Amino acid sequence: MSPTIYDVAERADVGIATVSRVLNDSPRVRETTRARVLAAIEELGYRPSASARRTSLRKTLAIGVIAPFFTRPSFVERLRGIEAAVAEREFDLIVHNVESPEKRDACFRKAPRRQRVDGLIIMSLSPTDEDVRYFQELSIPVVLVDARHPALNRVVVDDVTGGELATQHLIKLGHERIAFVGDHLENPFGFISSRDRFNGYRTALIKAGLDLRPDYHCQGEHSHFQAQVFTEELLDLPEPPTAIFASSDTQALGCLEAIRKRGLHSPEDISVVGYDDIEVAAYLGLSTIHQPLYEAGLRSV
Amino acid sequence: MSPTIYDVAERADVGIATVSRVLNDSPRVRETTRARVLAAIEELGYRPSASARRTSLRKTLAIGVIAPFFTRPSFVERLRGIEAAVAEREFDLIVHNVESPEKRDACFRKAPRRQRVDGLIIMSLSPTDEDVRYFQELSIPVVLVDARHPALNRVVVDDVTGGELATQHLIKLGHERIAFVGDHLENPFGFISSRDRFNGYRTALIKAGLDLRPDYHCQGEHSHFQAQVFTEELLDLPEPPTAIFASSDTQALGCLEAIRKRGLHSPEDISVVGYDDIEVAAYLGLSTIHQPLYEAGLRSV
DNA sequence: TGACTCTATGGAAGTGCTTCCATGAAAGTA
DNA sequence: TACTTTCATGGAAGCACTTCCATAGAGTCA
Repeated sequence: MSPTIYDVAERADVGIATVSRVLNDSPRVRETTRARVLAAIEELGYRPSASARRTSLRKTLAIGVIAPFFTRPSFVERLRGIEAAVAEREFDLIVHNVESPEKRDACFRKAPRRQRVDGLIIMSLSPTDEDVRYFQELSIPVVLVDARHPALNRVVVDDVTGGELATQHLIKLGHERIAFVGDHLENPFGFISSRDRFNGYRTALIKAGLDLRPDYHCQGEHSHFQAQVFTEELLDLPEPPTAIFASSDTQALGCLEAIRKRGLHSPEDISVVGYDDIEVAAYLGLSTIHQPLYEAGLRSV
Repeated sequence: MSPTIYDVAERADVGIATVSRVLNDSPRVRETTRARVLAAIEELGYRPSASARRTSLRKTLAIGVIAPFFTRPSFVERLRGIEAAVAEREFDLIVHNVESPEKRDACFRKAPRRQRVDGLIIMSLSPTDEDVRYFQELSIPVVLVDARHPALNRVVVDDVTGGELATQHLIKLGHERIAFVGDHLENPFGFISSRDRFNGYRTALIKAGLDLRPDYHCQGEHSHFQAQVFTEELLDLPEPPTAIFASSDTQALGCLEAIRKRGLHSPEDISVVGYDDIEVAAYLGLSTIHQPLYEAGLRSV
């Protein structure tokens, strides 16, 4: 049996309250006493029980993340940022994987349950109104990343503006025939970033007085390969685009590959703009996420 | 304040012990009573406190994973497998990211600490003897995945044999000049899979009576790009190899790219064999990991 | 030097569960 | 009908902390 706070107290010849104070860096302990307690802890190899601490504090000291485990760099980047922020605050990070819409629902129910977490971060999945009601009922703070719901805090790069900027960039370069390669606008998980970027793309075209050509608009599975196929189709058009805005880096790479396969070169023959998932994610995860976490911590106090 | 087990007991007009039994599916409860308790739980919106449960049981009901968060597909695949297995047992999965050797050490100390987890899974990082002593001192079960230590359980695909098989395959195809593109054999994290695959490669060559040419052996950073550079160097050799065994899929892709850049084709001009991270990982994560988890659970009881 | 404040410290009461042990009633046996 | 068994159930004692409250001794000020 591992030693408890009582063992330490006895050994250091102090009360348990004092040991607890030492453990929590309370200033209300004389230096000599603190040293004695610390020595006792060391000698006994004592480790405080996290569970007991949590019961007593009535906090879980953990935050949960629900996310689809994709290999996408953006996923890993965000997770990395979250992990860093969480670790810093000596919280634990509990992750849940969601791979199917069914599992999604189960997860939304189970993860916040049993007061297991003080806060929840949901990545790339948009909860329904019902889900949100449920969260509120449990009064658990929820933050959305790369997803949206009117009633919840969220951390998203402004994808609409991002899409608009990317497209404007191409327009400034003199392009008039700009295609868009992105994900399905609607999908069972409720991803929205690609849709937003498309909206930004559309806005930019309209503002510039350019046509929004349906044949330049490709939406499909988020993959290297699919983007490649789309690009080939675009190049086969009687009037192929002179530039492509790809909704993610993964897709941009696919476009580039297709272009190269044709013996063409970018950007001489055709320009490609990607959406820098990785940069964006680093920003997202490391700096912006910071605040919601902090906030979640505060709210849970 | 959320309702406690006492509130439920009172409402259902039973003792707290009975409520606890209902919560834990004990058979020692009359059906009618169980129904009453369940109703009370429902009406009160009661959620048992996980922390209290854990303190009482003196288990944490959580398992930790220490891993380097790389974008590598293998990482995500393994994590996915672990998550699935953990979720199934209603344990929590606490992840820790390790990105530098320093953080590695800190993590090895902190993660198992404070009885926060019942078991630890370490991915792709080989602990030192000292680390292992520490784990044993804490009497925390540790399982290694894609890493190794004589005193610890581990789950690894046999990389030596895998490397040997891949190389034999190339030999059977008639190749005699086979190069190896892999990671640094030694690295600060203690990754070993590439080294093992190299050993398999070497064994296969020796068994076949082929030369182990130092100029055919490339080791460097694990990246698409580095592999591409290596391949170009290999192709520039006065006597270039006719086949390449790449230690991972990522690297194999780099090789293929370099080959294509030269206007060559695979497998006509030069064969490339990768190491199917993803397949391997799926196997690893989903089926093999299963057992150690179960075991870890058992041992922690 | 006495009254008063301040500080380090201990005791004890929570925190919300699990579970051992005791109990009374129903059921089974002779 | 008397006497075990069995079984559902409640009470209370943990589990390992935190923290409020009380206290004794040491300072402080007049």
